[in-house]
Amino acid sequence: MDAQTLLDWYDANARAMPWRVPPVTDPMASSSTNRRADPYSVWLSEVMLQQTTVAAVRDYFIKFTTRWPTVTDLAAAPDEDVMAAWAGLGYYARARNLLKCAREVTARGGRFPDTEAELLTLPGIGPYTAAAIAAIAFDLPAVVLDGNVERVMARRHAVVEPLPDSKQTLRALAASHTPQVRPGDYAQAVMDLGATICTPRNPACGICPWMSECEGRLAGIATELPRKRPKKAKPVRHGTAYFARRPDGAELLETRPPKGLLGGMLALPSTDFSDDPQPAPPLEANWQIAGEVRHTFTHFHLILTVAVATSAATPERGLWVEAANPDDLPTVFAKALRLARSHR
DNA sequence: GATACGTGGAA
DNA sequence: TTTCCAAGTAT
Repeated sequence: MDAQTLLDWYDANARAMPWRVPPVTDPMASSSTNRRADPYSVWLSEVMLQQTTVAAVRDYFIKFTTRWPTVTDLAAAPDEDVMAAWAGLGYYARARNLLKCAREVTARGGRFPDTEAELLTLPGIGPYTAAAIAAIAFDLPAVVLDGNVERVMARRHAVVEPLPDSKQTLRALAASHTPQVRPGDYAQAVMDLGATICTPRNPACGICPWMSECEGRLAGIATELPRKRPKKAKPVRHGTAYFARRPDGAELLETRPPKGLLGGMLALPSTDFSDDPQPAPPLEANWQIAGEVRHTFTHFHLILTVAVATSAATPERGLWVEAANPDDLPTVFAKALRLARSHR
């Protein structure tokens, strides 16, 4: 059976990860002794892994589980602590939804639901994450369909229709492979395959456990699958960030509005990011230009001018803080803060 | 269905 | 330097 081939490969090649329980390869061990990762670890890791690499997630996962060992601990954390801990990982709506979800689960008794349908109702849990938690934490035969599985299925069955049009076709193919036995390990196996062998560029077809049945490889088109619609060009936008320092050394920061770009994150007061940003200094001062920061977001390039000033004036917005930690800010503002501090 | 939403590493 | 892209979700 196809799935068994992947499970055998996974048993021999599963990568160690802080949130993962290694597969039980002892043939005497029954499924009842096959330990599962706890739902909190699975949920937290899967949310962090949304559009994010394993390498980037690892240290954040350890930081979060050390500081907040259970979903109830996380639910009790102040918003600003969680947002600061998430700083640098990106897609900050995930952190806002993480807290909402932790608080909902805690209000329901502190246990994650064990069905896809119930998981899907929680904030920040979409079709992929609901299936992943059902499979990995509860060993249910949910159809896990992420970018890895889409790529593996497109190649395995030589699907030439471009994404996202082919999404439902790929989902049906993924469902056709999902086994009733060890579905949780299978889900991780097929994603590991995509991450390590069936990679976007230069796939290692020669050592692939599905080498002999891969229609894409047999047709010589595996590497060019899955096809995707061309992406739009990113426009360049501009803005100014203001770094105000008080004579006693305090620095002026502000929390951004709760929605939209970098929503809810600690930041330097700044203009909007647009073609023609309007000046918006948080206080009257002799502003000087420290330099520029260039940063690329998902859908635009930003050229951010960094202005600095020393003043004891009362700001129109923001909050004086004694010692801001750049690592508590989104990367673009961490860059701006470091540049501003280096300006004499 | 289209768009908004981060970041850093690889080629 | 530029482009691509990684275990997606919300609206």
